Amino acid sequence: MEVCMGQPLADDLGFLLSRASGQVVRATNAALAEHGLRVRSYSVLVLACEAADGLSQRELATVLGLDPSQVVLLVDELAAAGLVERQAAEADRRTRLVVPTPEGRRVRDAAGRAADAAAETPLGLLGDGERDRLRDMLTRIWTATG
Amino acid sequence: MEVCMGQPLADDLGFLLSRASGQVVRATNAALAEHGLRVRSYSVLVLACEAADGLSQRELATVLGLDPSQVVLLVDELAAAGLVERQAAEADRRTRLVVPTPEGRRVRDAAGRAADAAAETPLGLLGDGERDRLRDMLTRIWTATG
DNA sequence: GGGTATCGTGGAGGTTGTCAACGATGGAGG
DNA sequence: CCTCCATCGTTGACAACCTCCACGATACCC
Repeated sequence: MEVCMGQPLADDLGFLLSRASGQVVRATNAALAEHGLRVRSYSVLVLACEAADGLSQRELATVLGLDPSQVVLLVDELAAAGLVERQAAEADRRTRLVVPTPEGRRVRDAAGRAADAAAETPLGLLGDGERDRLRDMLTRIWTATG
Repeated sequence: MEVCMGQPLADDLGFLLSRASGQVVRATNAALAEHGLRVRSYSVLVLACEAADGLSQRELATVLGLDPSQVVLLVDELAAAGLVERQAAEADRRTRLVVPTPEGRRVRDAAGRAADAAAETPLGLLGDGERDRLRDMLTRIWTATG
């Protein structure tokens, strides 16, 4: 009887990763709802805010790990809410830079505080040093594939 | 100018978690495809294999962090493929225990090897000690909410 | 200039997440 | 015994998400 000897599911990093991720995303989505955002659109808004000259949708897709066609819808949604604008890029007229409106920056700040507070529930048992190491590991997982 | 001062998105644990999770899930799904499974159904199969007397679908949903209605479809799929069976529980006739077939155990082993190998690509940069700490942290994130 | 590549966009099809019901069963209390 | 309430599995509906492909517009290379 040597069948079925694999590691238990509770030791599988892929499984633990997606279960924990779902947990945090759920909590964050609930907190962002009152600001009219979800994790996805919030991420786009944050990235637009932290880039000095705006970001092309291609760059957004790459950083977020999403298909470019999804970014279109997210930017559409944010633009309809008046939080970002699509600006023509001078250098390359194919690309459209996503830049936040003043209102977008305000919402980003308020939503950011709500999101951080909400994520504290699932992440509360982690110390500062642990968070740093977790950040480092997750970043390396991301870069391992390209 | 104190607007837009939140942490960069690359430091947000929730974001890093879901991006890394997506990466691993993508790689694992690709590897499981040749066995006719995806991450979800594979997880159910593994849990059914490691429980001595089978698991109720309720327990499956709790452990996986899924809605019970999703478990129904996953078990349907696995049962249609002949990998698990629904057994009546003697103690409580409401519950239906999910138990693997011999074929299910064989597939679970083969698929497990493929999944582990595939996950090695995104997780390759992590040492053994790091994996242990990552497991510990992800498990605590899960238990932090109940 | 002409061929090739990239950017944004749209659409199709399948998967997942969320929620509200329903029948069937179990359990507690009168 | 009977009634009220909780739980389990199941179904259905709907939104969100993922994946892939194709197109027009623009850029780059030669």
